[in-house]
Amino acid sequence: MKVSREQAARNRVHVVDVAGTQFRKHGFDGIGVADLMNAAGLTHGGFYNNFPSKDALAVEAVERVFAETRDRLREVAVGAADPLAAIIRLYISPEHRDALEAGCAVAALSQDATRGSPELRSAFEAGIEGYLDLMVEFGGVSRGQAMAIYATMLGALTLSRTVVDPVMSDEILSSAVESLLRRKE
Amino acid sequence: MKVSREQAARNRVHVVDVAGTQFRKHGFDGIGVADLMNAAGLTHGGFYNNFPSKDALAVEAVERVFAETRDRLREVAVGAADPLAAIIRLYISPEHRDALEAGCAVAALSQDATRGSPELRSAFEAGIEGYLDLMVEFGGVSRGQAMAIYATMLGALTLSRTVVDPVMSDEILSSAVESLLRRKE
DNA sequence: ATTATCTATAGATCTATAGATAATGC
DNA sequence: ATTATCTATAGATCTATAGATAATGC
Repeated sequence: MKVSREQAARNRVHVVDVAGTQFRKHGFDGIGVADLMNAAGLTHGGFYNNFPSKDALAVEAVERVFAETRDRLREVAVGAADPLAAIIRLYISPEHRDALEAGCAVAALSQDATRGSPELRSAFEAGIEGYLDLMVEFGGVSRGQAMAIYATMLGALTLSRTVVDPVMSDEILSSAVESLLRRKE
Repeated sequence: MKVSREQAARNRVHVVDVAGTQFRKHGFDGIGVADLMNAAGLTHGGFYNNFPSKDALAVEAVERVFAETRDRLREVAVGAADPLAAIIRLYISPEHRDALEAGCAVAALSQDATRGSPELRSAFEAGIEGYLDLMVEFGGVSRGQAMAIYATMLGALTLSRTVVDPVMSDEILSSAVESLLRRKE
């Protein structure tokens, strides 16, 4: 052993964390195992002692990213006078738009996940269910309403990241927030 | 010349059409130039006489797909008593969800386009502008309202394609349609 | 003669594996 | 002795190019 078992376990956790960031930044197909391991400070040969395949790593990375995002959304909801508005404003924000590699896994990777393995798609489905549960629990809306609201949040963030014009990008975000907050009255 | 100039021109058009379908189906990185040319009935060596790069083909393919989608949306809008509702129902439908390779370029490829070349992103921005113009012209809504409505349409379709459970997928679509049509009252 | 298309290949990737190395844990 | 990590590489891709081929258009 080049490192202790404890260090090896830490290394594994670190690889999953790095993968979560790199996959969001470059897409599932935009970063290779060798570059991922290199970014984690390890050589790529050691990868297959910890993960059966690149896809298995992708599933673990997505699950961890969802857990982190859910925690952050819950935090802002718990401390807010209007929890649903707080969630909407956090998600549909210039900061989230500009933090592709640290943001929501759905907004970064869901279109690729559509073409991915059943295991990967299941991880996304579970993550989306988690978002909906949170909105129902703290937002005081039905599951169907939560679906429509989250669809708007996801679409607005995706559009704002795709267009080149920064004015148009900001306009997409503010229009979506305004539409969602007004609809509650 | 193995073929006449007219046939060569038709071949070029055909390659762009095939690319539009194959890119939507497999993603920009999920299909190679050789396989694309093979799907078009040509060998991959001839590709670079017609296109300077794979990315240039992607830009042309996206532009053509947007033109086709915009035409179809205009058609249903022109013939409808409620043009905006007709656009919404056509876009947020199980048929559109199940036709990834023939559907909207934004729903199939925009998250990848975010990581793409400025030329590719500009093609998407122009296509999105076209959608918004159509909704403003036929739907009787402001540009900002069109942005929020299209965000919901895009998000709902993306989510419905990502989840595995068909019941949940249908529920996402129907919830989004219901939310958009009710909001007009 | 021109040129659209072809075959063949260069050079750079990619995922995954085989076997060597070396430090931990018994 | 066990095993986490390493080096090295197999085999399959990928984009792009070079040069041959062969039919059109002059």
